[in-house]
Amino acid sequence: MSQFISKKNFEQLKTLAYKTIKVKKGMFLFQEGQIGENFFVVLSGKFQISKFSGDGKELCLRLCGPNAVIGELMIFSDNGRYLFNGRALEDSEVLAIKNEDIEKELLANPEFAVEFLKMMTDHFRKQHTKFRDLVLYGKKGALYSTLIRMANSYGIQTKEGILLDVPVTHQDLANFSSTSRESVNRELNTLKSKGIISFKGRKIIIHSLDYLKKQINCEGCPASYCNIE
Amino acid sequence: MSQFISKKNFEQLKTLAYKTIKVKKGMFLFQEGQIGENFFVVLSGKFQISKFSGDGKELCLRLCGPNAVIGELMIFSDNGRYLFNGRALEDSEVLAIKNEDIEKELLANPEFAVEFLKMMTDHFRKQHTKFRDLVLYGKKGALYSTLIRMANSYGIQTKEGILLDVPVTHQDLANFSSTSRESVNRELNTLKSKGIISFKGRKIIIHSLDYLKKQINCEGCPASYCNIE
DNA sequence: TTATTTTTGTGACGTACATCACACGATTTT
DNA sequence: AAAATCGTGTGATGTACGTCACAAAAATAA
Repeated sequence: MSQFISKKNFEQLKTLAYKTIKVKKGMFLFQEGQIGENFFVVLSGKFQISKFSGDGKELCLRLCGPNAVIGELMIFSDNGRYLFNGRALEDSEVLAIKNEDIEKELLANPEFAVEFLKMMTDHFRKQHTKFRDLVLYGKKGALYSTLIRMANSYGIQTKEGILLDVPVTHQDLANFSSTSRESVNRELNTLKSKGIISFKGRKIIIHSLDYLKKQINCEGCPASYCNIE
Repeated sequence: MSQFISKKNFEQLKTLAYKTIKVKKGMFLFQEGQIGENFFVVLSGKFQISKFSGDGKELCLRLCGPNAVIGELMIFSDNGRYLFNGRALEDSEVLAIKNEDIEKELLANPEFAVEFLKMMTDHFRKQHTKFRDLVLYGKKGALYSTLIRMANSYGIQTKEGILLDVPVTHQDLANFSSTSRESVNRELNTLKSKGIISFKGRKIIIHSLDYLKKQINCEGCPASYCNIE
């Protein structure tokens, strides 16, 4: 759930749903370019929001767990096509809400409308920071940014550093950074040799989040934007 | 003015302004990172919306003439910092509206709130397509995308093709494509040798917009998103 | 006009990064 | 336990593209 929607209005949002959908692991709930008139609230499971590039590579943008609102950026659009792919990483369940129903609710409930607008602004800003990292700071910036986001979303503080407590492969990191597995591998190993990170089994421990942040001018950006959700 | 805001509500929006500001050519109306509690409606002149990258290069995102709403993406944010730079390309004049005033109006006028939400969604989507072109289709994609956008915004149909009726240098195009002047030059000349474009004085004539669109999978995207405004 | 500045054109070169190839260890399946 | 699959590590090589250098052309100023 977005920090910007109050509990009351979030419950209200959920009452607008007209059905629940079960999505099996690996299946797409929606795909970019597809016409659709729903958006969704995740009830259980996990979704990956991504785009495909011209040559078939997948650029991952968000990981969404329970209470995330997904597929919402096509609301109010002329042609109503999804901008992204939403794929279940685990067996999942979502609430489906019709776009037209949300519009009715927004007209009827201005307080809700303002909160909804805040939530969308929030999503936009998240996406914007991702965009900035990718375009303005290159592949390395994108990888650092991904590590920082994962730390904010899944990091647990240990005495050695911040442990990224998610099973994530180099290929996954590459998908989030629009780069190649090999490049991720090399970059991680240079970071390791600099003492910025280290490995615990397959997981990553970050010793100096500050170093990563400094490289991409990520000063003072609140953890609420700078996450992977 | 956004296509999504009705004339009536746009006039209403303008009545919320508490002052007009004159901005001299070359001056910044707002800068990224700056704290501010206003957004603006352009009355006259022209503004360029941009971001600076780590190494000081400028990435241009929008060109905004009269009736454009600018600096609004920071509304409702925690810390209220501008995400972009807004610089006057000519002597210009804008209306300034306080963020808190727009929030009041949104609560009071749900119809307006929905229209405002649509306008912001529209901006998100524009920005999103720009982002897609840059990240997913590389420098070349960004340049093609810029040409297509300029054609949609400033192109006039002639018997030879679509004339981009704006004075624009290779450096300008480079700034919109996050690439270098030299690369733009080389790419334009290969496009010319392929017969896709030609030059008329300093201006560009596009003979095959379709070719450019095909390269970046820009199928069916309505001209209302795909512009530079 | 001539002089100066701006814009464009192009070769030479370096760097970042993708791709290919393949080895090795770890994990899962049979 | 053996086999198969998956994830990681690393060199070799190619390519896109940025940077530098400088020249020519065009536009603007003097």
